[in-house]
Amino acid sequence: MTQPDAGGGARRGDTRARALAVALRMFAERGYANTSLREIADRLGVTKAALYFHYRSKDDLLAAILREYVDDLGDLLDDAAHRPASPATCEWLLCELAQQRGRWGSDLLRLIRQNYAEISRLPVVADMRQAHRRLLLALSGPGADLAGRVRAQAALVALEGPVLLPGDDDDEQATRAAALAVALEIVRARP
Amino acid sequence: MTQPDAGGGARRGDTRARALAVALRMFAERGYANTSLREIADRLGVTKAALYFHYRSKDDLLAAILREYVDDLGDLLDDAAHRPASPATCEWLLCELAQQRGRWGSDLLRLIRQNYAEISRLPVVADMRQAHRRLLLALSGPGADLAGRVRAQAALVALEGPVLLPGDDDDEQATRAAALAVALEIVRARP
DNA sequence: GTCTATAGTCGGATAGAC
DNA sequence: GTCTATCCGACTATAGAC
Repeated sequence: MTQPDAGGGARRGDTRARALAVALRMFAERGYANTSLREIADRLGVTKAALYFHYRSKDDLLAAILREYVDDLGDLLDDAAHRPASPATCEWLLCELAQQRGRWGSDLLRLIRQNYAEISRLPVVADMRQAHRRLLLALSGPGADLAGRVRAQAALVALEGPVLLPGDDDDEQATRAAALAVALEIVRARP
Repeated sequence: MTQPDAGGGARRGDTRARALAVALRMFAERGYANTSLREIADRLGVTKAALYFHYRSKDDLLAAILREYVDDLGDLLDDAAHRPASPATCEWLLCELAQQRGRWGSDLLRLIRQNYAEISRLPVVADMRQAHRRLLLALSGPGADLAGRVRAQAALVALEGPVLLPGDDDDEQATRAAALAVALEIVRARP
């Protein structure tokens, strides 16, 4: 479990990409501030100095992870913008979002939630906030009132809530499906 | 803003209690790992060593904050246990919870969310998890299936979601009320 | 209860060889 | 691209005077 090259096959030459995956997991599990670059390097099977060749600083490593996230989410939002602003598009967006988050896994969401104090000091946080605003706008519609915006926000957190606080022994796929069903319910109940 | 005795009146003799309030705010705003005891002591107008007289360690200070939370939540859950297990009780519990969280303020919820990696290493986390299980059980009913448990979880996060991610310029009272309305909707939609 | 002073540790980051 | 070696700062926690 603590051996170098955990879970992978290829070595050498892909340190930069592997570092992203390892850091994502460790930041999510142990927290950004509690994860030292030495620990990440150890799990990668390299030294700290090698890490610094690929990333200018620890913050830079975290920012690179978040860049991938905002870019992926941005693509989805662009797709949504090309569709008519309708309840159907809203529901389609929720479904796509659920799928995308299934692909990302829970680590990324936990990373964001549990390290927001550190993230909020990075420049990339501006893009994250904008993506979040676009998401809420697409879910609640253009001229939504407070109740509508709260409803959209509730649908969003309902989607990720069960994933972040895993209910012990439940099947993850089934849990995600149930969460999506509740999220759809919330936006459908909109007057 | 950085002066000693911020926001208070009395000094000397209430350092222990004031430390709790100051630490809560700073841990929530800057993160547990990024807040040093020197900074907390500075804002209190005392030295680090004085803090160590009242609390054995930094972890002990964090644990003391969380103890207050779990005790308060436990009292509410005890009240709920004395009522019949019915939809009405479930809705009553949600309303009480919303009120209680209004009293606590958003700092405590943000503290828990943003520092869960550190909290999960504390002994008090066992009580927090148990309180959470009791809460979900009270909201979803005794023999609830997966969909029911996910629905209860969604109602919970819907209640706190808008508070944690403040929507810029909205009135906080109105936002809380709207969140409670959505949470009630979610549990009412239960078949 | 609060202070000064310090021990002891660890982390991020850099220099320069290979 | 990766290494060894090292610097420097910041932190928790303690000792002991007042």
